[in-house]
Amino acid sequence: MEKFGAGVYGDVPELFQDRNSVQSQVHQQHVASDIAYMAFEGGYKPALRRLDRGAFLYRPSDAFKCLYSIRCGFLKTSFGDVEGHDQVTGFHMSREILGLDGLGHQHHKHSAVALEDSEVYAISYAQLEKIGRSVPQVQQRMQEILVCEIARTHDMMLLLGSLHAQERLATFLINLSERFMLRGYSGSEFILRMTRQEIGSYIGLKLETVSRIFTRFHDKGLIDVRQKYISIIDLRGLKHILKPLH
Amino acid sequence: MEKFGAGVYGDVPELFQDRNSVQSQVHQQHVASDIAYMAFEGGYKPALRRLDRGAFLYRPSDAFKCLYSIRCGFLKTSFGDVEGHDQVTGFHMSREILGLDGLGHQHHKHSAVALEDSEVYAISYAQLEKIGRSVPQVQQRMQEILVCEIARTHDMMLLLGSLHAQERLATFLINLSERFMLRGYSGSEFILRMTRQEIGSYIGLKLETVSRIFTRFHDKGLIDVRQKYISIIDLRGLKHILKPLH
DNA sequence: CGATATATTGATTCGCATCAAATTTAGTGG
DNA sequence: CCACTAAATTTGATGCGAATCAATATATCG
Repeated sequence: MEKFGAGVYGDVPELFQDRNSVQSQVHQQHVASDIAYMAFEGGYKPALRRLDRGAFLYRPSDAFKCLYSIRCGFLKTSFGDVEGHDQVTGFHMSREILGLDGLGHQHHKHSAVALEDSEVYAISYAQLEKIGRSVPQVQQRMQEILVCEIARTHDMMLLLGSLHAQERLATFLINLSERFMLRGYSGSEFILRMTRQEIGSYIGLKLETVSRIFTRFHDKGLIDVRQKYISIIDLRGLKHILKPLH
Repeated sequence: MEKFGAGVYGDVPELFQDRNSVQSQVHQQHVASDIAYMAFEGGYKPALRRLDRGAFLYRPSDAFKCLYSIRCGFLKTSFGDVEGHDQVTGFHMSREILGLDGLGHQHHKHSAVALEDSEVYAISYAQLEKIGRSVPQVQQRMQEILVCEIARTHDMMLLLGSLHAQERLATFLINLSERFMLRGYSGSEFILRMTRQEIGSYIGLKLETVSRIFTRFHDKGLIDVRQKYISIIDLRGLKHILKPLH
């Protein structure tokens, strides 16, 4: 059980090469997450877990034991575990942290499902707490992650409470785009891993509405959309939808 | 500068007599907040700040320096500082913590206004961090507070994303009722400190709709409502609105 | 290749927003 | 304390945006 062995864990550090550049990025979703790396440096080896598309990372009935740092892939979290009839609480990609819903509870409150084949590091929360006691940066990082999640949900409250359908979907697309870009993927062309229904659930609309607005954006020349494939043609135009008056 | 002097700070401990009973209460809003007491025990004296009705505790332009534990009174937090044209993010009462929106930033992101004459303990965040390094319970408490806020906002996402106007208002009333009860006030009779407009902003409705639904609840015999005064007559009936089918 | 999810598109309904006016309450200065 | 003014609430009439219902088309998977 060597501390810095190769194999499954050998590539942990590589994952976090750009962690400093991310530091400054405040808005939306805990991109943080060198927490897995920190735990690693603290002498704890996060376990790698592979998930096939459709596989659950956890469900509400599961005991809360770990936080998860996404290595690659794409997941959704939602209230309830019935496929389709649930309220989506977030979509998550690499370097984001999952499992926060279990903090302070015995069991998870949400479920997390892989929307494409994914890999996550499972970090024992008990271990993380222990490391946190001696490494203040871990504590601090942990807090940053929580604060980012609060900021994200506050933004969602704003979106759900006061934006129109068009504005919601525009916000959603722009947010996705930015997050892909931050990860070195194209911000203007990407594949939607989730269904219209899941998008709708997340931003408080029905799937038909989501579909209609996609075609409306298409007709306005803002995006190109063919099922899961999205290409953002006029980002400025999309952003303009968010501020109707000037 | 005696550690446990009387006067403004003399009554800090009294405030937290029931802190253990609160421990177990998980849902909604960080009722936590013996954090002020903990800071006090850690040798730091939170400053008491009095606010007249209508006074701002902080605005987005203010530098983030402190967290605030409400001693008494009633506050609202919102995005933007223009009175009336803002999105309300929460209503807060005694023993809840304000100012979390400033964490990780130089300035506050929200504003906090007193909706009745209020008193809060201002806890220097720098001090709190310092104490936290030596007193693990403070760190832990801090984390609990953040986790509660996440839970609250997730619940709000659910409410804003999928509930009808009636369900939203019923949820709102029940939540208020429970929080008043927890504080030893009547859970069935209370005064609304906020306007219809502010309620609407919080739960994603217009003031007219809030007003209409109040009278609808009244007509159904669920509540008695006369402007700011609310009396919950049929709690079971109110709760029944939340689960239409069984 | 057939069977099952997922998307698109159309027709219609309904809930809430909007616009507008009347009523009540709170706040202010004489 | 009262008259006056501004703010908040209630209530009604109307319109719009998104939900719902329904049918077809397209993709995905065994």
